[in-house]
Amino acid sequence: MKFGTILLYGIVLGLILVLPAYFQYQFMFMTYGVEWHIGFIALLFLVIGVWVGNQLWANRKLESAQNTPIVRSGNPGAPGLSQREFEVLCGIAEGLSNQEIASKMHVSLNTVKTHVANLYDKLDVKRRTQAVQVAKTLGLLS
Amino acid sequence: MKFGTILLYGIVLGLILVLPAYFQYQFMFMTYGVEWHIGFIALLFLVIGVWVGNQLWANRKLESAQNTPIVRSGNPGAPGLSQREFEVLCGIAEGLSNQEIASKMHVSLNTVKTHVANLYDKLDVKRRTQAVQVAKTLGLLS
DNA sequence: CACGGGCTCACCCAAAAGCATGAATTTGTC
DNA sequence: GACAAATTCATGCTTTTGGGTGAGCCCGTG
Repeated sequence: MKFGTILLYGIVLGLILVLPAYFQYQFMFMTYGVEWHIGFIALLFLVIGVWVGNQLWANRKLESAQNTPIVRSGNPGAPGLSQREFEVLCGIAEGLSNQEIASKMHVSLNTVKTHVANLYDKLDVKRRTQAVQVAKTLGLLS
Repeated sequence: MKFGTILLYGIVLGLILVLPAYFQYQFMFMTYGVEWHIGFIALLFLVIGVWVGNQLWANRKLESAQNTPIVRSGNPGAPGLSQREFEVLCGIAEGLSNQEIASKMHVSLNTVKTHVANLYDKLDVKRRTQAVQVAKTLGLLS
């Protein structure tokens, strides 16, 4: 997020905080009592919080969307996958189970599991679907 | 969103509104003065607002973020995926676990499992990686 | 030769995913 | 309002995945 945006938010929030504290003292505070005043402040800031939350989230979403292509162009083969690990990754991307990959590669299920585990470690993921997604953004898979 | 969730939110908000109004009068109010009290309430509800906003809009965010592909594809092969089924498909493609998808959509794990099962039936697949692969070849996902 | 990396396999355990089934609720349509 | 589709949730069960550990083999490098 840009610094100017943060500053803008800060100014808006500050104004909204200060203005009521300045004005309400003379009207609502004395007229309706402190309970209503506090309730008003609470409701006001609840709404502001919702708004701010949405603003923050929108920015985060934009950033993540922009990040994806950057990573792709920067890292061609960075994770350093070995031959077998890459073959296993391809099998995963095809939607095969570990057992099917094992049969295809003529190795045991345990071996595939080991490759898969090392693969996850290098790609820094925890699930096979995530591995596929990350591998595609890294340009490892088409 | 189910009724229980709304009720829960209401109770939490009500408690947070009432409790300070009850306790602070005896401590902070007298100790630090009304300005600090109001500031505290404002900050508290600002945070609550951010949280509530994220909870309320998370669903809509997911839909809007993932609606683009289905519009783009225009339902060619017509596997006839429902809205929710497509949303979980997007979650799967992102590499999320069923539990994470459930949290994101504000439904239970069991519900996600049901959607996933129906999804597999319609796409004629048996695993989530396969579902992603098939969905991409069908043009359902980019 | 010793060392490290890659490949292979095994075992155990926990978590996640998947399958089948039933059911309540909501929603859209006729 | 009736009906179908969609959505939600649950329960019990099996299979698949993932994590951790250990170990034997081969091969290239220092």
